[in-house]
Amino acid sequence: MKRTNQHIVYSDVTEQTARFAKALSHPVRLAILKHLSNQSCCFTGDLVAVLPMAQSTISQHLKELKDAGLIQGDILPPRVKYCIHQENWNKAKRLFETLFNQDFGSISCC
Amino acid sequence: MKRTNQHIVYSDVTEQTARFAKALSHPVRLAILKHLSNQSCCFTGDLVAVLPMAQSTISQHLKELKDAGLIQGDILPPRVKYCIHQENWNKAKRLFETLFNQDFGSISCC
DNA sequence: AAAATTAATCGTATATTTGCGATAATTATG
DNA sequence: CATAATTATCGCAAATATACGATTAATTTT
Repeated sequence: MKRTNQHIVYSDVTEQTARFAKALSHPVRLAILKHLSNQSCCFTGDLVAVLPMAQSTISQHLKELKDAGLIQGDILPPRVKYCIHQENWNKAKRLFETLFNQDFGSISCC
Repeated sequence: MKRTNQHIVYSDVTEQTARFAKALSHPVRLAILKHLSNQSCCFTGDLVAVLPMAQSTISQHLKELKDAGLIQGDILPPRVKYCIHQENWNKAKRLFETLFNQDFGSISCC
């Protein structure tokens, strides 16, 4: 990518917000969260039945949501039950509230 | 990408939320919005002076924010003044409020 | 009209994301 | 112990994203 060699440092808030935003930036992952909201919890297989994607693909999206900290998996062999990670979900909620409560000035200048 | 040949259709809300999330998923773009909040408005050059990235790179990030609808550019030759797109910003705010107000059940099942 | 200023766009290189099938891993069932 | 069920992971291919320098475009200044 021909990056600048020194890694740029951003504030923790900025990094975390970007990280959560990235996890939420794919329609399938939003659909997974929606399903998780309807069902409270679900197995990987439930999602595979509902979403028109390969099992491995859905597994990968679940991994990304998990890596971002938004969901957690409970191993109940041979299945895995997923649900929201309440604490981190609330953290994300607060970060986006902060983001959107930024004041851009009531008088638009454009 | 060896995609599934039929394009999957998601709800407008899901598509829009994902689109906004993607625009917000890069630290530099969040930094641009922050600067825009501090200054109300700014020229491309102001950002180039503040952020440790090439002019072309910043221009590209501005384009992405603009394509997502989050900012708007006002041409004042030879410069361009950017500021938030209030209407779409509020729309994004509402979408994320909806997203985070999803109820995942008070009784955690994991 | 020539030079300077400012920002967008082009071309290119590299990294990351997305998606799939195949395979492996784990545990329950027969 | 073999088989079935379920999910994660691997390996690959293709699409996107990211970053940069060079160039172009538009307008002002000299």
